[in-house]
Amino acid sequence: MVNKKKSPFERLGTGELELLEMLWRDGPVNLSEAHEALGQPIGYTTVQTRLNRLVEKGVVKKSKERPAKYLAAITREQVNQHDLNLLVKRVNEGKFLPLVAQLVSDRDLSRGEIDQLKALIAEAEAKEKKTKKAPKKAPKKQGGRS
Amino acid sequence: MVNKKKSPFERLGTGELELLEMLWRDGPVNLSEAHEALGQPIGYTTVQTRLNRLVEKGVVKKSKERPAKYLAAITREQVNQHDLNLLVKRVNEGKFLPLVAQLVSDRDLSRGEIDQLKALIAEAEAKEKKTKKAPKKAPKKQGGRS
DNA sequence: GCGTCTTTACGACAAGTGTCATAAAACGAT
DNA sequence: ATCGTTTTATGACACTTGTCGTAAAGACGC
Repeated sequence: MVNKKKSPFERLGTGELELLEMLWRDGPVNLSEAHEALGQPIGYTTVQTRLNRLVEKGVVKKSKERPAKYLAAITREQVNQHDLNLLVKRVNEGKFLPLVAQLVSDRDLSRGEIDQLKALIAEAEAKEKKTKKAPKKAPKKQGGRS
Repeated sequence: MVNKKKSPFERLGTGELELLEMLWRDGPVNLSEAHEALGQPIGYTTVQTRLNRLVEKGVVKKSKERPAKYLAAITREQVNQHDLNLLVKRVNEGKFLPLVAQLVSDRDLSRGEIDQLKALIAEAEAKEKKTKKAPKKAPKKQGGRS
């Protein structure tokens, strides 16, 4: 493998994400609740095994109480940020514009979304102005824009 | 497995993406070229096996010529779009704003990037206006913000 | 045709993941 | 304490993926 276990979560598969999703959504749950929450076409012990393996992996915590409760040990934000960055890295040498472009061209934005987007840009713009010659620790690559 | 996929790519792992990356980058290549291109301390037949499995999966094509050439059967864009949509779906009930927010807040945008972003928004805005059904007389503005 | 180098085809093995069945443990009611 | 239910612990099996080793097939120089 090219991948060495470096970060706590590395790259979770869709199945694992499915469980994490459930935990984020339904908070700390015991096994039967988890089983319920996942809908039915899946065995009880299957959920048990998968959840336990996630615990071994460190992305899920299991309490010591009697009916043990499982809860996510990592946040949705961490995972999203992780995956997002991987994606950005993959796309165009780290350029994220193409990614955003695809994102917006791929769906019809509503008035509200457009407004929020504008707000986002305005914010970034403000920061850019302020940062224009401030010392940043992350040395940017020259060669500029995408 | 949860995946009863019959679709072309479904969800490629990092290792598979690594090969695809190579194919996209170095065009149609034969096995030895592929092995070269991957540089890494990886066995020749390992590349062979992995590539062939990708062929069986349908994401890579193999020509019939003598030294067979391998070439990607799916585009980088398709994969990106696929992954991106999965990500969006996962994030916030399919809302993509939070995702973009994270994206922009996560890095310092350059002047150029901000401008391009604005262009993107303007485009989306134009589309939104055009797509609007306008059931009654053209409303200057529809109510307040959201 | 022969020997040699390259290209392919196959088969193997380990780790990771999804799916369960069984069985042992702990609990609660009687 | 005993029975029935719930919770846990284990062990299994199949499939995927990364990693190779062997060896048959082709191609090439002489």
